[in-house]
Amino acid sequence: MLPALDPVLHSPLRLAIISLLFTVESAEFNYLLEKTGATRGNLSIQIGNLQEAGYIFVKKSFRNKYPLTTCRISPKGADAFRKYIETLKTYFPPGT
Amino acid sequence: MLPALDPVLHSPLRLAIISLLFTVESAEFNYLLEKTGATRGNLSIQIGNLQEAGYIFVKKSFRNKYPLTTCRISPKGADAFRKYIETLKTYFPPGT
DNA sequence: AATTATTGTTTATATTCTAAACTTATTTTA
DNA sequence: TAAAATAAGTTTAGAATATAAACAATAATT
Repeated sequence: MLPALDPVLHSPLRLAIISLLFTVESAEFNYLLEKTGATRGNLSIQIGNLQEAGYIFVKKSFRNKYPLTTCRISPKGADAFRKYIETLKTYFPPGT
Repeated sequence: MLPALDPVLHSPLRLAIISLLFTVESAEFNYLLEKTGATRGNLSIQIGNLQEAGYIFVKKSFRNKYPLTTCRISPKGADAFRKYIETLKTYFPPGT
């Protein structure tokens, strides 16, 4: 039987967020917004979901008097992402 | 910006079905059922969705007087799957 | 003849995603 | 300086998906 895919990561936006966070120290809300092309609402929700799953750390602060949301991947999130990739590869045809 | 993932394929069960069909000539309902571990209801629905998207061909016949649903990937479906894989790879970290 | 098995489909519910509206504070402009 | 526009999110409501449970039609078994 095919192995199941982590449902936390198998969502277009959450996967994009984790994928982006995996290769950087941290990223701001607007950076993720731009790179993913998501709406602010959906981004807000999915950041919350990833945080609740323990896959990312979220810091809320202020910069120039404006709210600033900064995200960082957690060890758990990084592990899950690596595992997700390995699992997904079993879905690909041989030689891919 | 990250490229968008084909929403037809970015579903656990539909992806599993296409992934299985990609490497075989054709597959029966029960084979897909076993390999995916899905429920019959969900499998029935997602086979219908893939057919409606033009990603697979579905033949309904009888064998030993029992209904037999046979699925086969279409050229369009195979193309979409190859493209999906390429797109997904851009989500993976470098060197993966 | 009644019960169980086979192969699905349909319906209903739960989950997830997306878009639109809203909030709070800050600039800018008239 | 009051009104309008911008910034950075959040909340809410609607649409799409997925899952599970119930149903249907025929066939085989007891």
